[in-house]
Amino acid sequence: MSSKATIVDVAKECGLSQATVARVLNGQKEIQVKEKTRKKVLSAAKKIGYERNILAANFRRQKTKSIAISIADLTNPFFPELIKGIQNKIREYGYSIVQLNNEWNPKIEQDNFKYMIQSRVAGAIISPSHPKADLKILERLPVILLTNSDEFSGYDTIANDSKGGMVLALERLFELGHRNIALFTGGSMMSAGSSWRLQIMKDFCSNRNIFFSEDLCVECDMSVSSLESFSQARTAMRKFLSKDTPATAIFASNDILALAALHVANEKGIKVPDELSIIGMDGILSGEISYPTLTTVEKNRSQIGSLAAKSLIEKIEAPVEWQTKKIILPCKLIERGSSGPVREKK
Amino acid sequence: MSSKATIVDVAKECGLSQATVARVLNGQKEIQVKEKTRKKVLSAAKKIGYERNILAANFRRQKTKSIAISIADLTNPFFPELIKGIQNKIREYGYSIVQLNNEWNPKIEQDNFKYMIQSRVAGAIISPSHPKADLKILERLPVILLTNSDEFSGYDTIANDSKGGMVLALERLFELGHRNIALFTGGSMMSAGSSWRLQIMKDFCSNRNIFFSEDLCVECDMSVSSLESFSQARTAMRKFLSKDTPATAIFASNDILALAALHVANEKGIKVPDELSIIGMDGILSGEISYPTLTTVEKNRSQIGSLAAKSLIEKIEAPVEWQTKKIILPCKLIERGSSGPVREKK
DNA sequence: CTTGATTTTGATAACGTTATCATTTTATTA
DNA sequence: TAATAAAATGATAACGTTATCAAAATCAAG
Repeated sequence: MSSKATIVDVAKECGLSQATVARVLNGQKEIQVKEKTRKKVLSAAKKIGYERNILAANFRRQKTKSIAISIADLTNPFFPELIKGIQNKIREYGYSIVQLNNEWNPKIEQDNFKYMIQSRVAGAIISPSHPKADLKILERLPVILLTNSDEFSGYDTIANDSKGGMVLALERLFELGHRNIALFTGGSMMSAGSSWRLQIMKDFCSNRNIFFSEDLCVECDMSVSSLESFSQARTAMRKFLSKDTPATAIFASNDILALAALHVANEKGIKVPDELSIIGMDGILSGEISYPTLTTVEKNRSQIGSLAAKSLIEKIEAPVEWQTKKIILPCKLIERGSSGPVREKK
Repeated sequence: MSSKATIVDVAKECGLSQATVARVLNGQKEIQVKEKTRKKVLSAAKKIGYERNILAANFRRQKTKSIAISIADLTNPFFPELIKGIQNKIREYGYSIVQLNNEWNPKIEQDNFKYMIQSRVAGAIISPSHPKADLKILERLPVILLTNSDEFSGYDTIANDSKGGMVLALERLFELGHRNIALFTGGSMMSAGSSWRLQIMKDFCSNRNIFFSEDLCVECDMSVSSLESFSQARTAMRKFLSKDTPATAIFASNDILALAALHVANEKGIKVPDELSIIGMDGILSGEISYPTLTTVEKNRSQIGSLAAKSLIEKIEAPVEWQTKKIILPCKLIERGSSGPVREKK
């Protein structure tokens, strides 16, 4: 017998029409059906063990209740929490997640886009693997992008205010008395280089009339695995220290960089935060359990996920006259053990 | 017009029957169709922009090319890499992933199981949220479990050899001269308590005639978020140290515990590994970037994922006379900065 | 060239639901 | 109570593919 009981069988069982049965069992709202018949149907369904055939429903409707998530690399600590946020939100609405990774490979990413279309997902949340990602195949699909790049002008996007977050960190360091702040940037593939960070730094320093030079800048490639980035950043930090820097603080554009700097500092016996303050950005777990714990500019990934999911579902369920939205969420400075007031270097 | 071109339209376009067109466009193997007609069909399809309707195909076949992954919490550092391993393997076979989390909630887990059945996923890889997880609804579905618990006797399972891995760590510590080894265990929901770890410890110590007492044991609950576990473990470690322990080494049953111990040691000025060696288990990123870096018994999650996916696909595609398999993968000891030869405490 | 075997193509019936419209029943009002 | 409106139910046609079987075309061998 297996799970073959269909809506028609239920209809036969309870002597009602298949239409009514369908209304009771799979109907959108609980409209238009008498309580008595509803009960009749329900008990008949239970009796013969009816299980809804989602495949048939999807086919008939020509749409699914799935949303696709397209990202480069799930092992990037940024994503799991984000996906968790999405997951928890869409559960409320009865959607499920199709998880698509592309390992930074544009060909795979493109295949994934095609698959989204063919499998009629209801919508997609996409973190483009590079700024020129080709999204035109998705034109009819409701999509939310996780980026603040300017490259995607016609699209709904949601991302944290990295610029504002960076200023938050710099201001705090200034407050703490730091007047020589180094800038560690990770050239993420998403941003067109990290020139805007340099610009913010320059502006910040000139506004407050404090010293800054390119010698206080370190740049690392982040479009590889977290571990590899960490290792590269460590080398960069060693080189930076060997120049006998005047810096009393480091702002790093992500936590992996910051943790690498912290690691080398520990290694060299440089006391953090007494001799050197370090602030990172992102708010990953490793920064919460490092020694000392890492002060960071947190991006609330769970919230981004949740908001992205909410926007997407709104867009899916009311696609007419949808207004393109660009959501930018503020970052939050989380002060932990790696930052403190400046002290004279001995 | 949109993507409405169907197989019938293609048939009309090229003057062949819909059956032949189907054979060319969606046929399993490239059997039974003349090269000339194949080309005719292909060009006609291209001309009118035919896109396969996967929903219709799934419906007709009453099955999908999706596999479900059911886990408790994606933010547990154990899973992303595992899923990556699955992902990379199944891509070869044209399957995609439906990601289902249950947040340790058995009710949600059960709903997810139901969804798997209703949506006719081809199979599932499941990390049961607790040892008594009710899997009977899945009886007809090809399933691989990620566990080494004895509770799931009739099922295919795959997991690391945690017991062997633990012995590996203990032996190494013994080799390094440690004779007072503490045991930090995380009572994971998956194992029926952590009594087996205690047993191994006792056996190990009595075999080598070294000291052991329950005072050298610390137990923490791990069925919460990583961060919360970390915090609890830190408290436990402080309490442990306050007893002025004779331990020169700690073996922790997972990296979060080990990192918590390491963190407190750093805090108290206990030199690791000179005064205290710490070995963890799992091989998470945080342990690779901690200070010092964490010696650990690595579970190769990517490999588990890959193997689980491979087994599952074999099972899906040849379900007849399938032999239940229990795969146990060896762990690997990765020596990093947190372990070293014993030295006299001053 | 015939016959029979084999390959290639065609006609058509599902698959189980949802959506549309028609019909019946029930409720409301004069 | 009749007339009308509203609510509840019924009958039935899709949706686009795959699978089955029948028919036609091609090939092989005598």
